[in-house]
Amino acid sequence: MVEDFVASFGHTALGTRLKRSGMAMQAVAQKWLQTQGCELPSAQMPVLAALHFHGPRSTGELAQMLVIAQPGVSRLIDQMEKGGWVVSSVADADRRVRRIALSDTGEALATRAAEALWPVIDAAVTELCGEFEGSFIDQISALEDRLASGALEARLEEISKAREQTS
Amino acid sequence: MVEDFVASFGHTALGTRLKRSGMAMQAVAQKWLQTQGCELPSAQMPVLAALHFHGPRSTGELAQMLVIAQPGVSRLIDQMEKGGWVVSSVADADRRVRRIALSDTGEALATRAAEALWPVIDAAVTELCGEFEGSFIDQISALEDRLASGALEARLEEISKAREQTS
DNA sequence: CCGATTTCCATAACGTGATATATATCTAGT
DNA sequence: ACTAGATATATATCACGTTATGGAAATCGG
Repeated sequence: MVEDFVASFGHTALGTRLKRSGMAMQAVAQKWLQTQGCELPSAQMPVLAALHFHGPRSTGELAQMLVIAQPGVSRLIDQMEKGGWVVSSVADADRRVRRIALSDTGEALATRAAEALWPVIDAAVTELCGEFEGSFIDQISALEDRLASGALEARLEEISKAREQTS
Repeated sequence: MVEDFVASFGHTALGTRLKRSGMAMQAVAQKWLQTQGCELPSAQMPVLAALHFHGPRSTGELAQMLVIAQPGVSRLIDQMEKGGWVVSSVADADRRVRRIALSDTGEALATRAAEALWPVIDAAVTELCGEFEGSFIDQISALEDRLASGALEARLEEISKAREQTS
């Protein structure tokens, strides 16, 4: 029996593999955070960190910073507000915008995480990747840049056209 | 304004970044496939490929091959059967197992994809990653292995313990 | 041979990403 | 000042992964 067909499928399924590995890492990190008494759902962690390091932000700004779609941020903020981690208010200048800030509870958790939790995750993941040739992080960054610039679409188009002509 | 806070967060958010990049790649691939007249949802593509290259399989075998949970396979097969891409039947030897095979339509699509679509994606993604130092695919494979073996949990535990003692 | 256990699959509930559309508000042009 | 368009957010719905749970079928032990 083939143990992992997707992995045997060359570069074609690389997207699936990246997604899968990313989810696995998140799951492990979240489980460990729970053992450390951190009950925040993993999806809300980036919001906590962003607000901690950069101060209050609007929904749209958070969406841009976290590179997730705006409705997702909207839902996250609702959940976090119910959980008591953030408080939101209508902005003075523009009543369409919602200004989101950490609550005292949220700030306390973020401070603790920044001191004692995130550094541990960072160190563990660094070790996990550290022995690879080159810098794995740099490669991911490069991949992100290329994807964002539409390089994959362009290559698909090129290669597709080239093959049509030879056939 | 910070453009991508997650990417600035070092290794802590690597899982999020991998997941995000993987999803982006899948989205690009799927969009291109659609322009080529391939309407199969991207999630169903690995099933199609697995059945094409390895022949009929059971639900459980597919889950193992594709490294997704069994209920996910169950739902995928239902969708693909409704779409006419696969046919399923009760196995002769064991009436609990469901034997899933490609339909004629499914086999035709798979054959065409194997000849004209997947190779293009493979080439495009290879080019996208080709210039990196080392082999990106090998690094992903190594990461997958380490994750599967519980290496991340172990490192978190270690580092966490070490930090407790020094504090 | 019968009852307990194991195996395979389906269903349900949930988490978290996406898109599409509606609503509220602001801004600019006449 | 009024209206048209742009912008910020909320809501609804879908896609696709997970875990938990239960039923049907096979297998194992006395």
